[in-house]
Amino acid sequence: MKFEAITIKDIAKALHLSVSTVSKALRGSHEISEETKKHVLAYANEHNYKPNPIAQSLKRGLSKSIGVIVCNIDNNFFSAVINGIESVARQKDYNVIITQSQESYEREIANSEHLSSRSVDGLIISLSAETKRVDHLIKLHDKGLPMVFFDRITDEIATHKVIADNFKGAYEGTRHLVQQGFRRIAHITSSSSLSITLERLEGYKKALADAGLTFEEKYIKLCPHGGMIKEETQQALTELLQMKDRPDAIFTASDRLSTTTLSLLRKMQIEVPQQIALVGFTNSISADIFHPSLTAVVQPALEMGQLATDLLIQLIEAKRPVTEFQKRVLDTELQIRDSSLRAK
Amino acid sequence: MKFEAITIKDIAKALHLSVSTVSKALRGSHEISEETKKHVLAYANEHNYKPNPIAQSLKRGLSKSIGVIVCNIDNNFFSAVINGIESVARQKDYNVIITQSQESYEREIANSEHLSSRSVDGLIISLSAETKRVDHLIKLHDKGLPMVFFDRITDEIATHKVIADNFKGAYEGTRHLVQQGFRRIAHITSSSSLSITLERLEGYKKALADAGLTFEEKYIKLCPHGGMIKEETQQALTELLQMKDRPDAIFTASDRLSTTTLSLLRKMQIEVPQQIALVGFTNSISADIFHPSLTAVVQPALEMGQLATDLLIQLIEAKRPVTEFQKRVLDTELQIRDSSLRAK
DNA sequence: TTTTTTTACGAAAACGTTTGCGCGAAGAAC
DNA sequence: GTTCTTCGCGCAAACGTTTTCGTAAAAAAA
Repeated sequence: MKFEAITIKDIAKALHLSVSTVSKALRGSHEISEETKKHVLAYANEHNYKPNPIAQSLKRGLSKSIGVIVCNIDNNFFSAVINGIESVARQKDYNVIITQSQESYEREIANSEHLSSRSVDGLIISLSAETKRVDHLIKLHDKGLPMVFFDRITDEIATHKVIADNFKGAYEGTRHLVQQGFRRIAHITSSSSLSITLERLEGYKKALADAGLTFEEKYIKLCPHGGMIKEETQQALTELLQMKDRPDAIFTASDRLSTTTLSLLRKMQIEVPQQIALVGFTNSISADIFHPSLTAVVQPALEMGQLATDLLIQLIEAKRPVTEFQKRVLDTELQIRDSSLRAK
Repeated sequence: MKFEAITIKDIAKALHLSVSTVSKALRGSHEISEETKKHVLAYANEHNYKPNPIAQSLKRGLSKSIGVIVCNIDNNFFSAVINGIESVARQKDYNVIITQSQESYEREIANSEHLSSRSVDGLIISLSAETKRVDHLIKLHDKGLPMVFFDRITDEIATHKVIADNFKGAYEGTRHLVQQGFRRIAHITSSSSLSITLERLEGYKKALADAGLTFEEKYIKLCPHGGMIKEETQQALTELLQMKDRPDAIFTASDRLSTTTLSLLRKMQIEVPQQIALVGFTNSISADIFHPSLTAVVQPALEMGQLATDLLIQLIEAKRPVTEFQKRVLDTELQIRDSSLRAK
């Protein structure tokens, strides 16, 4: 079951030329006469010649493919990012190999090693919720594998990074709740080891501070698996709801946490926003048809993917070692809907 | 910026052996003495030797990668399928290269050619909504490229296929609406060239017939781009709503169509299910938090992806040409929620 | 001791490219 | 008429493997 294609050799034989002549003719080398080039090109087109990318990769030492590690593709934020990655990669003739860590540290290590041994030319990564140490990535980076981080990034590796303005997004989301008159605002977020968790927490705190509200540790609930385990979110939510001074609003820090929280509240028959208001980070395309429609901090996911890919390809194709790295921070957008509106 | 790794040559040099000896030792050949094998293995492990997959591919003529063409990754059904594909592929040590047709015939052609020239060992495809002819795929299939179709399949290529039981799914969805007392049930569906469109339409018709309701052509609205173009859905919906004997229920045939329809109805301030009921094919993980929660025909997306991948790898690794092909039909599940319930 | 077999390894070709170099022929410069 | 360029092309090595075949030396059989 092999798929046979025409090779340079076949062309050479057919045209009574040498392999090298054909190769050069195809690449338009000045060493070859116009006439010969024309012949070769014509024959190649006619027989639909496509260079074997594997042979080219072997020769050039570049595979023209990039690896992607995200926690989960089945998620509006990440699928949109991948959409962006794919569009830029395709345009620049790179292949994209996608892998999922499922928020597992083990799988992230396995995937990164598998991808590098599969000789991808570079890596685009968003860290898993379980990841606390990045030695596995440092090792690869030190060996010269270009990488770009997005969303969940690390300070321990000097390279390009692309994130949304998590601080500002969280600040605006929280401030909006404050402005609506909510006072006991809880925050359900991911693993404390993630960069986004910290940044969003800071934005949340600052919004409280600016409004003269005191920050209360008890209103912060961590879900170490970022919502992948429903029970974790359930537990967090239950604890919040059983408090004496139970929160009157919740600010959730990720896509999965937001939808899960809303779903759980609905199951518990708790009215949103009447009994408790909700603002969430989410890129769900259906936030407007949720019950209630969900006020969302939306990240520019597509752009993040595109930008990350652009930066990675820059790194890959750089002639000389790159030493200046960018940390690009893209704006978020607050989409206000019913879930956060104070009942009149 | 190249990523350097240890090769067989390096091992050979270090151990004063020939390249061929090292290669055989690594593969455990009986031609090599136990002692030498031990040395080589030890050295290889110590220096973390990984065979260069590109060189192996070139040699073997197999790339250990499979290509995927779906219309859109940013869609709960397809991302779940890809989830399934990825899990099986990874387990069998295949790479997955994902491409999107965005429901465009042109892009489907471009992607299929790009993937085959990228020498994937096989293809997993769900046809785009625009696709009416599959010559581009026939060409590749005839050349010996193994492929498996899922969801949107074609009869014109003899190979394995994986689909959900679209007829039964549509039948049950429609019958449920009938049982709830709805009589004028419209059907918004995709391009008429898609297999799923026909199958679902048949299920819909049969359910009407079995209930003694007459099928009316005017209640069928096609969206040739499968919901990718919002205006198309808008148009279809508007036409339905302006009828004299306007439908009292809608059955939507795809993920995107379902969410878009619900969103539009909401925007038009039409109460679901009071003014019009809704049942949709969808794999949205959030169907339960929609307003109203959406009655859904759910496809076993993950299983479909896994099964398709299993079948494809069987084809790829088959010793002799395969002539018996399977068409696997997986069960759908009807999840009844508020959007289809007759008000008391 | 001679012949045969076995063992353990190396040489080389192959996969399909790319590329530095060499070389003969034609033309230009002297 | 000799030397120097330039042109157009082919040779061969290289990328990292795998695999066929050949072959020394050691072991076994005669």
